[in-house]
Amino acid sequence: MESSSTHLIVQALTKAIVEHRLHPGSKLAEQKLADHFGVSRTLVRQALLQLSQHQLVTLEPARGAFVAAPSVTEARQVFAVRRMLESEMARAFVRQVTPAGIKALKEHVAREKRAIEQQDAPGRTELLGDFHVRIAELMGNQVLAQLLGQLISRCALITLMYQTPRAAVHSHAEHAEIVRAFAARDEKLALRLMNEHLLHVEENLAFDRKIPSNDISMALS
Amino acid sequence: MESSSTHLIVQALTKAIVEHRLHPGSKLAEQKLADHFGVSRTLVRQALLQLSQHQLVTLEPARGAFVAAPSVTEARQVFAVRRMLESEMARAFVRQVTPAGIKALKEHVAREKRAIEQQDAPGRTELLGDFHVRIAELMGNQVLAQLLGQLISRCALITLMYQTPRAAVHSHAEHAEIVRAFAARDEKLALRLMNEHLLHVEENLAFDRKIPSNDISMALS
DNA sequence: AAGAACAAAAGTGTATACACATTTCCGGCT
DNA sequence: AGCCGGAAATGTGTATACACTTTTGTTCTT
Repeated sequence: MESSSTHLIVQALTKAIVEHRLHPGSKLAEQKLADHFGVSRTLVRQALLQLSQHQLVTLEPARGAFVAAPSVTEARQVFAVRRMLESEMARAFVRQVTPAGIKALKEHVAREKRAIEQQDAPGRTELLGDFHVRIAELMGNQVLAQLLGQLISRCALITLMYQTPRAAVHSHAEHAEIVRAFAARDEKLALRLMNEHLLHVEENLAFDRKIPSNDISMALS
Repeated sequence: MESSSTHLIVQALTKAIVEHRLHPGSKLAEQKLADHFGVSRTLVRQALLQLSQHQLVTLEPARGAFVAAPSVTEARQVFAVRRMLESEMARAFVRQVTPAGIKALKEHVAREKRAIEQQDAPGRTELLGDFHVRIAELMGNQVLAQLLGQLISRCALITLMYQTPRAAVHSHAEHAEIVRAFAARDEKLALRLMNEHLLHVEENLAFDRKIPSNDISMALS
């Protein structure tokens, strides 16, 4: 697995951004990052370029890199795409589901439960997102899994920023319900539940909040 | 519009790859590309990095960049994703279609017809792919449009390599039919036609052919 | 003649250097 | 006091340099 220096930086920054240790709008100065990771600007630039393609970072010519701050309309568009993709995915999954697949998802949901009970916010958000990627993986479609992963980490910038513990519990409950529909091999139900689930997540977003700026070295510890 | 040097190189290489002037597996040596474009390896590397993220190029550590040669299973996975996404897109499009949208699509289909009649293979393939992106754009969903664009150029590596003129005519006819379903605001029909269309495209692929290797300077003229 | 071993060539990976753009800061002006 | 202008500082954009890896080509051995 690609564990080049650049990739390590991408992962570290992705994690920091998705977990909101780096806030949207924060400047990502190349030299500071280079110093922090102990490499040259060259590698940092490569990492920032990749992150900009993942829409987690925006590059302004001659001004530098900033943590992306997706607009409300963009967020809604991402969710619209997810609904299109994932409702069909749920339908397809039911058609080819195996007992082992159900078992894997049940275990995943159990992990979600633990993370919520332990008030582990970062772990919670990661698991809630991974639930959807997990389904794609279980279908054996790498392309789908990778695509969903990107869409979800893109949502994370918005979603997880404002997701309350209450909303997390709600999401978790819906995941469990979806798995039950899978187990029952109920195509129409699974499809409907997935669609409604994504609508609920979108609805629960509080799009109007202040975001304090933040320091790089703090955030990356 | 981002017209940096790097982006120009990305576009030039993308075009060359999608139009099959550069064949899958061909080596893309950094210095040769740098000389060709009259820039340093730095910019070429950035471009290759981006192309690798678009899955048009594969980077092998310490060995260099090669035009991607997607496997058959990967191709099928891409098509599976497209079917999930685009059948739902077709449904959603019907719900919000405007006369202007229909008109735009009709014009697009007309352009396809001209390209096919004039035996303009590169233009033909580009237009046939853009039909799908066009729909996403007309829906006003940038995110969807961009995502589809990438999926389609990824297919292009496979599809267009082996798409016969006959298959192109077939695709074109199906596009026209889909537009008629849109105009009639027939959700179920549009959805079914889009699904079948994508299945047909996938079926028409000849996955078993020899690919001659190729030279960079030739391909980029 | 085929194959192994080694040397030369070519190519990638990372760091550094330098030109140029942007931001910041300070002094002079109104 | 506030604002405009310009120099210093900071930071990005691209090129170049160099270490190290892979490939190639040659020679020597069996």
